[in-house]
Amino acid sequence: MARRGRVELRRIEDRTSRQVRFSKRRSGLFKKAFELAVLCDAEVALLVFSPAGRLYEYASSRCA
Amino acid sequence: MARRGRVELRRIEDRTSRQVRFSKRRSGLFKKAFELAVLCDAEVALLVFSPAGRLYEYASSRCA
DNA sequence: ACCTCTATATATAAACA
DNA sequence: TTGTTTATATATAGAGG
Repeated sequence: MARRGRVELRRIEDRTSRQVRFSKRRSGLFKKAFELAVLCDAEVALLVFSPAGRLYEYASSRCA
Repeated sequence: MARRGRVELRRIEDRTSRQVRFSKRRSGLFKKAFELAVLCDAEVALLVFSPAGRLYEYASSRCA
């Protein structure tokens, strides 16, 4: 089977694979953003638009 | 020695450790943001303020 | 502040349920 | 599509330079 875990750094051509990758990596990215804010007392804002145009966002809030 | 690689999800009390952690995790986060944009054809904006108030930013740009 | 090392933890690609 | 599995890749904590 194909080697797992590794990826070339370029646009994923297959639409379905790209959508699946997007969902998984988006989750990971938001988690990392949250951890950076909490662990390091930083303020973080993250905006992501999917290729389909859907918006996902996160903002740490010290003042809320 | 203490166990490596693991971390509790709360503010790091030691100032120096927190700054070191911040630098490392900030690098990782920006890399992940870039990869998401490239691999998945997404638009990503990321803003981070360090505890010292310094700004770090990234924005993918499909239209630039 | 910034590097290297490396053990360990975490993320994740592909397959499949 | 949404989740699980599992092999592999990547991130990173802590120590040291």
